[in-house]
Amino acid sequence: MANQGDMVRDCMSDRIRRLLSERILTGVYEPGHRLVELKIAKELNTSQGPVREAFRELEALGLVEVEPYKGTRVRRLSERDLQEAFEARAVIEQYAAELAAPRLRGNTAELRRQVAAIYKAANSGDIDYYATEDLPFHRRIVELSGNSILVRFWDALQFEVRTRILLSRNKVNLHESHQFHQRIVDALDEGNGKLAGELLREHITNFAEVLGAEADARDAASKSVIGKAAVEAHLT
Amino acid sequence: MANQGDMVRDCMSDRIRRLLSERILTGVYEPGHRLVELKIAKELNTSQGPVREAFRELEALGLVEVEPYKGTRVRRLSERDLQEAFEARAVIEQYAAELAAPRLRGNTAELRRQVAAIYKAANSGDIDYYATEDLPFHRRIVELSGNSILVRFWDALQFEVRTRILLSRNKVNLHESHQFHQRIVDALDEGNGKLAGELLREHITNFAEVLGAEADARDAASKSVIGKAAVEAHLT
DNA sequence: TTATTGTCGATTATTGATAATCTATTGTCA
DNA sequence: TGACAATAGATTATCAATAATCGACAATAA
Repeated sequence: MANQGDMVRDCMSDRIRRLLSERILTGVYEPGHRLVELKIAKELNTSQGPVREAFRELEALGLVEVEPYKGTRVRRLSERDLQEAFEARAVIEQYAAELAAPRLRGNTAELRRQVAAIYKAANSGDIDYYATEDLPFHRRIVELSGNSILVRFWDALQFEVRTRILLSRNKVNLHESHQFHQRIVDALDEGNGKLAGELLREHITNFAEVLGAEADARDAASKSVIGKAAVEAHLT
Repeated sequence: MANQGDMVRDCMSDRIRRLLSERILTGVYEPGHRLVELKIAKELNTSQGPVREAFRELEALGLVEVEPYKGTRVRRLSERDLQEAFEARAVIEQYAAELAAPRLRGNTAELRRQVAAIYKAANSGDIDYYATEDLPFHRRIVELSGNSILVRFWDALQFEVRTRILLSRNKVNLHESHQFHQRIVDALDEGNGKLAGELLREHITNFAEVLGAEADARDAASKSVIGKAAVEAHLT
C-alpha cells in the first residue's frame, strides 16, 4: 500500500510539528498550556523560525491558538466545540457508510476482525485501550468511502474527539457500543448503506450525548470551558 | 453576529497569505505556478520568513503544494480531486439543510432575497456574476446549521469549487439551477429538512456531473491533470 | 555511446540578531 | 489608599546572512 509518494517531508519544522502534535493529543500539554517559541527551540536544539512554522501549521489543524504578540497556547475546547465536532463526525461517517456500502456488500471480513478487537477491548473495561481499537474502525469506514477529503476532515476532528474521550473515562457503556458496531457491519455486509449510516449516526450521537450530559453536570459545578477540567483528565 | 473574537490577525505573514490566497483563487496565479519566496518577499517589501509562513498556511488550506528544498507551487487539481470535493460539499450541505430546517420554518425571507439575486444573475448569463450570488446562498445554509465546523469544512472546499466553476464557463444551465434553489427554499420554509437536503444534494451532484462530463471530454483530448487546462480557463 | 561524477547557479531551510509589542510591576501623585 | 504613568522583562515579529539541497549540464571514464 505504501508507495514512493508517501515519502514524508522531513524538515525540522515538520518534525517539530509532529512532536508537538503528539504531545498535545496525548495530553502532555494540556489545553491552555502556553507554548513559548524560544523555549521549545532550545529544548529541541533548533531555532525560533522552524518552531514558528510548526505553530502555524498546528493552528491550521486547530490544535493551538495564536494571538499576535501574545503567544501560542493549546486550544481550549468549549462544550459547544465538542458537540459541533461530534455532530460533524456523525455527518461524515453517516455519509461515508452510504458511499462505502456498495463495495462492502458481502465483503466485510476486515471490518469484522476490527469489531472483534473492539469487543475484546470492551471486555477489558479500559477506555484508552477501547479507543485505540474503536477509532480505527470508524476511520476505516470513512476510508472505504473512497473520498480522501472526507478522511482529511475526519482526521481534523481528532483533537476534539480524543479530548471528549479523555474527559469521560467511566461513563461509556462499552458493550452497548459493541452491539452497535455489530449491527453496523451487518448492515454494510448486506449493502444497506442507508441503515448503516443511520446506525452510525445514532451511535456517535449517543456517545456524544452521554458524555455531554456528564460535561454539563461538571460545568454546572466548575462553570468553565473544558480547559480546566481537562487539565486533570488529560494527565493520566 | 460579529464579536470581539472575530478580530483578524494582522501580522505581515497574514497579509501575505490573504494576498496570495486571493491571487490563487482568482486565477492570477494559475495551477502549477511556481511561487518563489524571495521573489515575493521583494515584491512586497518584506523578507523571506513571513512569506515562508504564509506558504505553510496556504499549504494547510490546500491551495499550494510544498516540496522540501524544491519549492512551492499552486496546487494542480485532478478531475478526481474535483469530484471528491463536490461529493464532500454535497454531504455537508445536505446535512446542513436538515439541521437548519427547524429554525427556518416560515422564516426564509433572507434566503428568498438571495435566490432573487441569483435569478437576476442567471438572466445575465455571466457565470462569474452568477457564482458570486450563488455561493453565498449555499454558504448561508451551512451557517444556519449552527455548526461552525461544517462552515470551516465548506470554506476549505472553495479552491476546488471555484476551479470547477472557472473551468466550466458555458455548460451550466443557470435557469435549471435557479429552479432548484426555489424548491430548496420552499422545502426549508415548510421545515422539511429532509427534502431540502435531498434537493441540495441532487443540485450539487448535477452541477458536478455536468461539468465532470465536460472535463472527461477535455481530458480525453489533452490527457492531463487540470492544471494545464486551467491555465487558460483561469486567465479571463 | 552511455553511465557516472563533479561543478554551478538557483532556491529553500535554518540561524542569530534586532525591532516591535505585550504584561506586570513599580513608582508617583492626588 | 487608589488611579495612573513609566519602566523592565518577556515574547513575538521581522530581518539579513549563512548553510544545505536540488536540478541541470558539462566533464570524464568504461
